[in-house]
Amino acid sequence: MKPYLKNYDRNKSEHPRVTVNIVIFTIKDEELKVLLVKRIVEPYKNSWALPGGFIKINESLEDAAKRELFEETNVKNIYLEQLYTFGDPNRDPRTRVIAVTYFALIKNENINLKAKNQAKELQWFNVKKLPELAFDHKKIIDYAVQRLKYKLEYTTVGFKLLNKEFTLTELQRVYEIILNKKLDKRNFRKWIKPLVKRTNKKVVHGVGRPAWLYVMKNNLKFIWRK
Amino acid sequence: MKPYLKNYDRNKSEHPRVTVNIVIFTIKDEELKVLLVKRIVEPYKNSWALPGGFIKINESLEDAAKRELFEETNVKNIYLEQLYTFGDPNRDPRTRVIAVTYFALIKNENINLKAKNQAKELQWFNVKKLPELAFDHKKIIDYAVQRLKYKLEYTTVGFKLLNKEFTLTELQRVYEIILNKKLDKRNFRKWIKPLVKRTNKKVVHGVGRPAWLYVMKNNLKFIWRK
DNA sequence: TGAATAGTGTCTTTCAGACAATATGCC
DNA sequence: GGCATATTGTCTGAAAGACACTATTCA
Repeated sequence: MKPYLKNYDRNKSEHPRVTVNIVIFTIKDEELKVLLVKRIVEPYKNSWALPGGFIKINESLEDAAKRELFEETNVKNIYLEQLYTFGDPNRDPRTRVIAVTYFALIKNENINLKAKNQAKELQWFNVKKLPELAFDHKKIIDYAVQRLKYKLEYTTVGFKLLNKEFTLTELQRVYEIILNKKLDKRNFRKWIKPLVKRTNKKVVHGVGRPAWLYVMKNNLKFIWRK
Repeated sequence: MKPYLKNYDRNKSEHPRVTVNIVIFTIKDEELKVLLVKRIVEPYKNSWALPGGFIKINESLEDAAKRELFEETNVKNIYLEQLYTFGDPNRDPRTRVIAVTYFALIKNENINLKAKNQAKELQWFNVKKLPELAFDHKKIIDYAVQRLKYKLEYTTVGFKLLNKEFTLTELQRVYEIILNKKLDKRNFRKWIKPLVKRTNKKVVHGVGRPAWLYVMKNNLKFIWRK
């Protein structure tokens, strides 16, 4: 028996324990990235894992997710959605742990990592180039990516990854990066135009024609395509 | 303090407890119905509730759902899908209980209730005419109905409520009952035809022209419409 | 004026929705 | 032949997809 297991006896604890884990996505350097924490204790010491922790006894699941999120990223008020609950009896070698997972979308420039995390090692990873992951966290991330791709097509989640004001090129890049395919510029604009409103501001990138800034229409429903 | 609460101290139990609850749907008497159990103990004694119970320490969530399902309906091998996890700290007045919920679809004629349930009172209820429900089970059922409606349009869940062989009229009724609206017969058939294969059998209802029996195409993916 | 990026319209195909007449089997 | 139910096709409008040129700014 591994030494870190000697304090755990699966049959001793009558009830399972419950964690909340969050798949936090952002787009950075033209890639879809997920935030991981390096584990400093066994099991899976030195592996990367999803942020998360045990739920407190008087805290709702969503509050727990928000708390974890804030602890890692120092950001509040971001998009958060329950993903799935993973409960395989052997997913944690110590004892029975059920993981209620969430996914979150965060704007790159809001991020101020480590403000509160001097101790923990935190890092963004391209979802296509993940390191060795602890527990079943690889499966969780894959599931979250799938959900994100899916929701992109009929909800407004895509906007959650951008600032309030954005150019249509930026928005198209969000879609292309997540869906992992090139889109036709004219068709994309035709499709997305009903959701956005042009401001009277332009942004200059130094070279090329300046782009108009757009905002999301304010009376837009979250699910907006049948 | 209510008498049934005196054995519970919220702050004493460090960990939450975890139940699995199942929303079991069927179509019967031209209505979408859900299976409920009458509670014989406090809290919510004599209210109706979703089948379910505490998870066993070495059982996966899905196995727990299957076990509950079999205990109530005596049926195995039916469609089962994880729905959502409800974890409000006060959803159960005794102590912190997190409910991992599932939804199941069952063919009416497979049902043999009470074979194993002499003691419990079990009943099918029209989802539009639900009785007073225990805990937050009303919310759970509403959520499940929503999910079912939604999935009907782009997956093959609709077929899970019918026998292997069915008529197109029966299939259309399933859609109409769940979506709660009348559909055009010709448009429905145009839409559904790519998913089904006609057998060489007919069924006679005693009056009117006999209908062909169809089966689901066998290489059909579960998600089949983008 | 050349390089770089932003912005725009037409045609074709596909799919959804409206709509009614004919076919089959039983009595 | 009358009744009850099953089966089938066309037209129209909307949306998706293929496709290429012009506009604006800076160096």
